Amino acid sequence: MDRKTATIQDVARVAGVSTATVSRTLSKPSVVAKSTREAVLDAVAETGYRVNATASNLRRQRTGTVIVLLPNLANPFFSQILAGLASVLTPAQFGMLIADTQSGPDPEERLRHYLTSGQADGLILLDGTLSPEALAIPGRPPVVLACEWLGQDLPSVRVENEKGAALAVGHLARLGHRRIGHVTGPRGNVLTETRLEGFRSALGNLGLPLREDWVVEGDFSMDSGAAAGRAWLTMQDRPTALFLSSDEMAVGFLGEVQRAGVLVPEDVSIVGFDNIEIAQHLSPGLTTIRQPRTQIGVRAAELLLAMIETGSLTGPSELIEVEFIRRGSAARPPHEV
Amino acid sequence: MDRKTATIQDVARVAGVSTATVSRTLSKPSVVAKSTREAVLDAVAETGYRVNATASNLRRQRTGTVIVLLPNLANPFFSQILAGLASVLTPAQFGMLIADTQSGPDPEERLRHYLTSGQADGLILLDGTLSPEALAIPGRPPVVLACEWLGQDLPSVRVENEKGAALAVGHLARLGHRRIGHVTGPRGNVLTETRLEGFRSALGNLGLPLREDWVVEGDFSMDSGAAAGRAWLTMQDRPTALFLSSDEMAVGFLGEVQRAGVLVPEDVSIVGFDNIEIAQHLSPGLTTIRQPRTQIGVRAAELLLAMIETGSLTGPSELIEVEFIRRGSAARPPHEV
DNA sequence: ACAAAGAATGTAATCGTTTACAAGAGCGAA
DNA sequence: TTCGCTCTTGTAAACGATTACATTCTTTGT
Repeated sequence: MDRKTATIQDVARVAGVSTATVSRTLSKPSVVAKSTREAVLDAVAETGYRVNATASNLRRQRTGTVIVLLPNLANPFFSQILAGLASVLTPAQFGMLIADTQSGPDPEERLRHYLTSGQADGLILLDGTLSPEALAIPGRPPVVLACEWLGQDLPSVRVENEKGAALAVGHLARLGHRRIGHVTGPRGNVLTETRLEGFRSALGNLGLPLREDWVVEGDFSMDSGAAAGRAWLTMQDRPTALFLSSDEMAVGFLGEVQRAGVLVPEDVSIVGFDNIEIAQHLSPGLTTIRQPRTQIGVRAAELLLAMIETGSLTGPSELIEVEFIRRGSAARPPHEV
Repeated sequence: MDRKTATIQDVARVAGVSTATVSRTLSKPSVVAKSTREAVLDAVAETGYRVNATASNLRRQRTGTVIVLLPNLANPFFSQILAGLASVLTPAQFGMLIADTQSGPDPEERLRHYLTSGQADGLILLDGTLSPEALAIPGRPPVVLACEWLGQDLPSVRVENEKGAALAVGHLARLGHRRIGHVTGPRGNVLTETRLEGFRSALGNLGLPLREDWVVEGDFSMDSGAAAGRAWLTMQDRPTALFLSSDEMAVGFLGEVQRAGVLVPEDVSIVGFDNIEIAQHLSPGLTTIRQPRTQIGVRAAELLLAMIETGSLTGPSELIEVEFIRRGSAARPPHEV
């Protein structure tokens, strides 16, 4: 009997009503009579009926899917954001289609593809490297930018990046550092630029020198952090402290210089950004700026659902607070010679 | 004109053929005449037609979705497996619905839900804690177990866990360790048990003592690794080396004991399992057993697609090789007193 | 008593594909 | 010529829901 899953027809037959009534009972219970409603619900229970999402979506001209586009699936930074997204989208009966922009050849082309494919009712974009023009597509579904943002008017969820940089620099300055360097993310990335700008203006406000040779370009990855570590090791005139634009890079930097015999924080202080899980498990613990990643995901999903609901392409943006987390990787500078 | 996306009807009209021919051109090009095929493809290009996946899925009685069920989305260990899965499923026009078992109250209930919901054509299960009975559901879609396995007869992709444990212990023994401990995953997990079994028999084969008080239970997380570190610190009679069932735990252990002033590998040697990205960036670098995670994802997806294709509920299992990675966290034991 | 409004339900079109089946065209063999 | 192939293409019926519109049955005001 249970061979095939029951359809709405089966329920209608068992309940002795039309399919329309069954459908109404399930979507707008208030419009059907109490007795009918009960009969239908009994029939649903008896047959084990579950609505066929594909058919429903076809008829309602929606897909029940949102696409989440991120730079790199293998980056642990995103997993908690995904968890936040899922916690909102799943109860709302939306599936998440997860795709990364970096695995293919042309990231913007991929974005365009997803926007025109009609495969999804909305898109959440976690990659700020893409240019705003890629979103200028007529008839595209609503988009929410999380963590990053392209134009001013696009709905987004972002964190106080400039303030985070200022907190990091302020902490180092308060410890007595006057020679502070920075390891950036990839150039062109909005996060990179904003944090760099925050770094610059914080230095300025504190009357500290900005040395361009102490600003090293990275790409948020551990490998690039390790490369920055090697660069620092070979500098003749080194900064005594560094602010790194991501914890991943801080991890790479830390390991690299430690393996070279450098003591942290005795010889050099470092401050990261993100507060990924490992930050507290390093030795020394990594001083950093916390981003509430689950919350970013939650808010982005809520924003997008609201837009899908109303069919609007615009919406509010949200700014999420960062928090300074003090651990052991930043201390007073080595004694001046 | 571009108001609504073009349908197959529009293409048919432009190309001067029937919708059936358009459909065939797109799915089985070989059966249509060359000239017709070209006319259709021109019309497709002209109209910007893209097949409506929802309609296609409805007609073909599939969902175009596979569910990936993992213990915890926020665990970086899984992200590369996801990347591997995506690299196979995306080209095959399947979306991935990602869900975790731990966020809700009853994991087995969630699994049951997904199996009966008919929301997916298949399921990939990355959580070996669930009991086999949960899969005994008539009419369920095909399931592939990745990393873990419940019954013998279910198709799965797994790695040589016992051998990995043996490699770890063998390496430590060769370095001269005779007092070797183990930090396990959560009890009841298949991975945990298999690696523990591998650990036990390796010790036996090498004629080394098995001390139950040197076997500490963890749960694969960094936190539990740190807890194991604290446990080790308080032991009166300590092992000189530990094999930890996951790199995450090794990271937690390492940080904890280092912060207590212990030197690794001078005072204690450790070997992890997984070779997650950070392993090479720690100081010292983490000696570990590599699991090719992307490959695990790729093979699991391929297996599942084959089962979906043939409508079969059974299939082959695959055993993937592990590799010993020597880094700096394991060395000769401290000089005997 | 009857018209009008309201409540509950049924009828049937529709969403955009895929595909079983039918049918037409062309061709060689008997 | 006629039959039986093969090769292409078209016709039309699904797939399983939702919903505008029509219909029936009550109820209420005058």
